[in-house]
Amino acid sequence: MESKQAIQALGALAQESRLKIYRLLVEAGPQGMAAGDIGEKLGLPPATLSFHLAGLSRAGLAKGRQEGRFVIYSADFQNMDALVGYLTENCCGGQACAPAAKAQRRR
Amino acid sequence: MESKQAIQALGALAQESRLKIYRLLVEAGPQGMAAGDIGEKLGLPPATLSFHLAGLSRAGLAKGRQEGRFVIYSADFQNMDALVGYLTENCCGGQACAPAAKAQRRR
DNA sequence: TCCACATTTCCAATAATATGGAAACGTTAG
DNA sequence: CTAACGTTTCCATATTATTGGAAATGTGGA
Repeated sequence: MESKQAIQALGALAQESRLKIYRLLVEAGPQGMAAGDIGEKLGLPPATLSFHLAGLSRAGLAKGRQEGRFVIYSADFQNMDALVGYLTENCCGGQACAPAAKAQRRR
Repeated sequence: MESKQAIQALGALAQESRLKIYRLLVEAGPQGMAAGDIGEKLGLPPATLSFHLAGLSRAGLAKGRQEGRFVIYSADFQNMDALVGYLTENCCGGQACAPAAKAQRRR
């Protein structure tokens, strides 16, 4: 992952509505959720919701697929993994250390 | 972790200079790095650097300790862990699914 | 004490982002 | 074809973040 992508993804999540949307999508899993349902659940007007969904999509954290009259959004788990990896890259200069050991256990 | 904290942490990282600083600190490990060295390495003027370091500190991602005339900054690995946990909470509604299995392997 | 150095605070200009109403667009059912 | 529905685009407004020079603050050495 490159710096620009990471910044875009982090920026996308650094906003109340988008963070709520993302977490809702994580909870929904690969099955996803219709845009309208998200808006209703979070009390967001259509224009605002669309704006934020577009942000999450541009950041690669969510993607929408058309299904009939609905657009179903779901979280992109792969990209989140890449993001987390980017944030802990080269931890402690690659030497053995507490954080590195912890990161090791994670993988 | 609460929504507000997460947003602050994500927002702190969603900026080129701060992301660079944070990754530098991750690489430096618990030993940390003097503010001046960070500024020199990244080519940031003092005021700008201080502004960004304050942002990372407020977000709980870095902390500074006075050491002689220097202020040494280091990454807060614990808070980053909490943040990652927050982002993947209740994945797929707690049911077994691909992302959940992956997350399981991580812990 | 006084000076040199490291870092922070103050401040004003500039830039980027969020909000939501109204209108446009695409899709399906009748 | 037409109407109804879901979603997006357009747009103006409001809010928040970023930048860096200059001055203030803190710290240790001479």
